[in-house]
Amino acid sequence: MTDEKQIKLRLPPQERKAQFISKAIEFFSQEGFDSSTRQLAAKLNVTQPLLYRYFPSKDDLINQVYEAVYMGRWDDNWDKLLRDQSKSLEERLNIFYQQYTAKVFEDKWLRIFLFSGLKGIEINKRYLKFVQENVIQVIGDQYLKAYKPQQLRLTDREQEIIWVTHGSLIYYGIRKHVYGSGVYSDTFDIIESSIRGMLAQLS
Amino acid sequence: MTDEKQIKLRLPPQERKAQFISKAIEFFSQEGFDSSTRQLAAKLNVTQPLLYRYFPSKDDLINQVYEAVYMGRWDDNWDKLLRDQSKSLEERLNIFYQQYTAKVFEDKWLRIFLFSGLKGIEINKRYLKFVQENVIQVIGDQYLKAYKPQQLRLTDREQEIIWVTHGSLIYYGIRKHVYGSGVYSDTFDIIESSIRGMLAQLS
DNA sequence: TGTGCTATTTATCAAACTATCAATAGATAT
DNA sequence: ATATCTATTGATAGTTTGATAAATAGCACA
Repeated sequence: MTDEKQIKLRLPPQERKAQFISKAIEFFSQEGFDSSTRQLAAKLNVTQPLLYRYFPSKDDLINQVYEAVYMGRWDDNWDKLLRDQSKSLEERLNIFYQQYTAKVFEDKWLRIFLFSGLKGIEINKRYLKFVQENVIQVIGDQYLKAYKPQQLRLTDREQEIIWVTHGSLIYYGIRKHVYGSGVYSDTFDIIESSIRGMLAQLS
Repeated sequence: MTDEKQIKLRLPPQERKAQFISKAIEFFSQEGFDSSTRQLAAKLNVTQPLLYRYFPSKDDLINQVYEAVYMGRWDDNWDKLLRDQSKSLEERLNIFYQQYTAKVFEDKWLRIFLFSGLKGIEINKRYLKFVQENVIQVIGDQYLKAYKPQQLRLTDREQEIIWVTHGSLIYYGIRKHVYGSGVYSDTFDIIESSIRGMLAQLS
């Protein structure tokens, strides 16, 4: 109940557009992308045609929502963290996944990720490729470096084990934040356990 | 290109209804439940009002699709299998998940599961509860019996580890069949590895 | 062969949707 | 205060949607 009545009726365009995208993320993540622009406008306390002042079409608005959601999930420090030889691999992975899940386990993100994945939209594939290259592959490299220095390339099976572990944490988030299942709530503990399980499977 | 022109223009009601539901599963799983009844009718080579001869409303049709999809996924032998003391727990779990994923990894099922999950629909929650009671809890009981006979109840953490392993396999299926990711394709191998990882985490 | 039953289609409605455009009103500068 | 600019609204066109009712046509049986 933030009962702040709209103090300004008029907003500068840049600010208004940002507000639209921000609320649209919230709205579409809850209602799905087939919901109407009228409902969205109502949620924004604004008339529906005003949306078309800022976005040429509903599709365009949706694409900007995608972009905004998919971007800004990646912390550039994570690459350094994953490669930081001063910590054990297990420690690095625990820290990384604790931070990564914290960013990704907002229901907004998970729901939009699922919606867009079901639509087979290009940005979703791009994101999966990004994860492959910047998470899975990096972890794989670090695993080889730490545990199998003589082995040149990660096997497909080893890579898949990393993916499955990654996926298990995502699915944990889906159960918790999308399905609203009662879930053992010590996320850090679950991460730690999953990482230990992964390393056990790999060796 | 199965070029069989419709031999019969008219079908007996029972047969027609079954055909509608079957195609509707396929259609909605691909296009989502917000797609139009007109498109569905087109796919059935039938006019759209005919659907309303068999289903009082679109919602009713969708519910029948849900029922048809969610039912028939469970093999009654699985309960016996999971409890079969003549095999090791690991062996039982490998056999169970090999069979379970075979049934559940049809893209129809996974997609409809995800669509309905995002809508927060009651049948989805019912299904999760069913899995909780007939899979997770049973595995937990068997784990205690086999590994910790002195322990009375499964801890929340132990239960969550089972859930996360279960979820990791579901997510593997999502990546493979929904996202169409290139995936290490020896599903049996991945199941085996995940089960081993789970048991390692539990002990 | 023709008669009756009903599966299917044609025609159509009302509501809701995306999108457009002219009219209005809040803010800024003089 | 007045004028100017433009963010916002009101009105509305054109499409698509779920749903209904009357007209049509396939099939079984006499």
